[in-house]
Amino acid sequence: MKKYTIKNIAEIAGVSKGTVDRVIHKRGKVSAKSLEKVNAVLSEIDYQPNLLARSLKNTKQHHICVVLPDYNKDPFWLPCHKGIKEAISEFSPFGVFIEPFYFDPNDVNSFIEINKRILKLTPDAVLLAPLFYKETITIVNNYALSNILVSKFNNQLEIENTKNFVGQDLFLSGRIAASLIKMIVPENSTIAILHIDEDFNNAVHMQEKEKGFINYFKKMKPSNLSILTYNSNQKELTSKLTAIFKEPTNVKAVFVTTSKVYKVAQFLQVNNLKKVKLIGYDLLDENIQYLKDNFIQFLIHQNPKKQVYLGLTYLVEYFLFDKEIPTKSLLPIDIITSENLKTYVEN
Amino acid sequence: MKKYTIKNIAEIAGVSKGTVDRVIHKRGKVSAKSLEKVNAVLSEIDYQPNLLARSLKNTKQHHICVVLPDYNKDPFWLPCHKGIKEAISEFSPFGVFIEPFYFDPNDVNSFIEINKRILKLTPDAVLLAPLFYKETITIVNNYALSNILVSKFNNQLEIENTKNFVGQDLFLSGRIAASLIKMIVPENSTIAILHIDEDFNNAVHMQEKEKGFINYFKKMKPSNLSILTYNSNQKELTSKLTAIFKEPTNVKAVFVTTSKVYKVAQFLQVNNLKKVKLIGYDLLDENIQYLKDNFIQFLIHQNPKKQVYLGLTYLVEYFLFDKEIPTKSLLPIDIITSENLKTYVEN
DNA sequence: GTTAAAAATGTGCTCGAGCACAAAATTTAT
DNA sequence: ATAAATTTTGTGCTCGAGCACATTTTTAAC
Repeated sequence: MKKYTIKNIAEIAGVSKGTVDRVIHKRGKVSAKSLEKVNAVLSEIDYQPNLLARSLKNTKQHHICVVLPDYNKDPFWLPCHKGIKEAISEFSPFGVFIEPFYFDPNDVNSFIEINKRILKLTPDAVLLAPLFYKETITIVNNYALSNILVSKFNNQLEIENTKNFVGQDLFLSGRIAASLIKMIVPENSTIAILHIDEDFNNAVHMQEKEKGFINYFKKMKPSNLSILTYNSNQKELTSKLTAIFKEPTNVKAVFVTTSKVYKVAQFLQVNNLKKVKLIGYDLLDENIQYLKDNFIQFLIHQNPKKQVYLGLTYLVEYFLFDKEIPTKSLLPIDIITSENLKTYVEN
Repeated sequence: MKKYTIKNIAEIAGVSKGTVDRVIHKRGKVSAKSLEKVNAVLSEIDYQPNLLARSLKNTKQHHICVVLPDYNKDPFWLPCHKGIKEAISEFSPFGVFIEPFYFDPNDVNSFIEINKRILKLTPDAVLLAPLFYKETITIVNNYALSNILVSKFNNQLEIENTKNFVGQDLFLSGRIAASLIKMIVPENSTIAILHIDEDFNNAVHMQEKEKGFINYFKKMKPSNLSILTYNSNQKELTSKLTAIFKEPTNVKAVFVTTSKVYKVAQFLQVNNLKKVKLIGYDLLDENIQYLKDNFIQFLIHQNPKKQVYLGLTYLVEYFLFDKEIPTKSLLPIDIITSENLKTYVEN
């Protein structure tokens, strides 16, 4: 499997490498005779340009900005921070400069401000977690005007002028939660869906999951399970939970639509409700502990770290090697139990 | 975040790029004065050599051979074939030539023969699925003598002179199977472990899984479940299964230690044993169908495709960019149900 | 102080693709 | 037929690291 270079091809075809180059890139200015000679050689061999040489030539620094919530405000984003750090050390030897920007998830203005700042930096691309729908539209359009590429991760908002999305199918993830609960809960049970919304940005997220969850049971023929939906903010959570479990409805399982599931686990522990099954999202340290202690049965892994890392990889390979960026890239929805947990957590 | 080149550093330090090069690579032949000047600059800035330029220089073709069982003999290996094809088109533009070799898993000699052939080709590295322990030792030593790098995947045999291993923790995977069965089976049930061994090569594999499975229940305090272990080859499987389910032991769940779980699923379907829970390995087409039809509750995903692909990636990045190869790389053990299945299967 | 040997330093080429510009060949106009 | 315009073809430089070899400087020897 010999590797051919442009020079090789030029020699075989009996022309100069400039001509070969023009044929390959369809730049024209080639006589019919030369065109034929070169094409004859090209059809014989399988020419693949050396990508190292190609991108060495176009050796300008590429600048990519990542916009995501501050992990001090919401620990869900901590793995992303790690993923970004890994991407930085991975790609900087290739002349790619990745710069993270953190905004306050409770403050739309910080999101707007940071994007304004980035716009002035005119990077080559921006990868963002679009928490705020309306604001993102304006911002993305501004980026487009400046010819800045935009990719999204985590939140799948349908926004024009964006190149791709990396995340998960939330509806399906709700269905998966439902199917798991179905497996471990006795018949005729009552199941609670619980939205713990801190900042109301996740509203769309949580709704999709709820829809999927309910859809699963609807599609089943005679469902003898009843489902109740509750909303609570973090402050009144304890009283809300107390109310839920005092009701005669006899709730046997709770599906928490966010990573805040550990708060419910804590309540179960304090109130010694060991028989209640619990399922929620993400491998936060707190969640992991309750999973190990069996207060949580399943965690659904949204893999935020892989989301950013993959999003960045797409952009880098696009800039360096002209690879196509997929418009949508849905990650596997991993089911985590206390047993397979350690195969997903670093070290 | 400016990118510095050797030339930049040379200018700042007031020496030539040759001297900077000698300092960086500790090639000596540098005066104390120059050394100091260059080191002063290097400690100020964060120099990262441009990996594209570096590997362009060392632009020899790298040759990697992959040795694995023929997927016509055992469909388990089909995804590996796909992974190899992907790796080929991914890495060939970087001057890496990946060549697959398939042996007959039922024929030790074909394994030996193919490795002999490869030895004569003197590739730079070999990635192999070491099905046969004794034979692999000899072969690996021969490769070592010829300075050929050896990596393994799928089968974790402790063999000297090999660079790394990509696969899964089989003991843990057995435990995971056990924990899942525990969740969905009534108390006081009997559970069967079933080894369907076709060619006896997987013996170590299957034993590790059984150990893990049993270990899980041992570690639990008063286990009121009984576990029975059965062996069967494929021919006598039907009669064996008939015997198992005729026994008064009342088997409520079966753990199949290989990808042959669909054979048991088929038996359950034919004999209308819908209540028996079934768990096994791998996303073969047959298994997928029975998973969807609810004759299989869980499949554990060994991700053979990712195993080869990752193994190849390590080798390629080692050759091209001098990256270190991890000695052991254990992949996540994915739990697959009929619901999250589609997020793991292509398209 | 002169010469030889040794050490230090600098220069210039390579890798392959890509592209600007120079050179050569062909066509058109007169 | 000759000059000019146009098309085609070829040459040579760039990117950054790495290394062989040439050149310069320093040290040692007498």
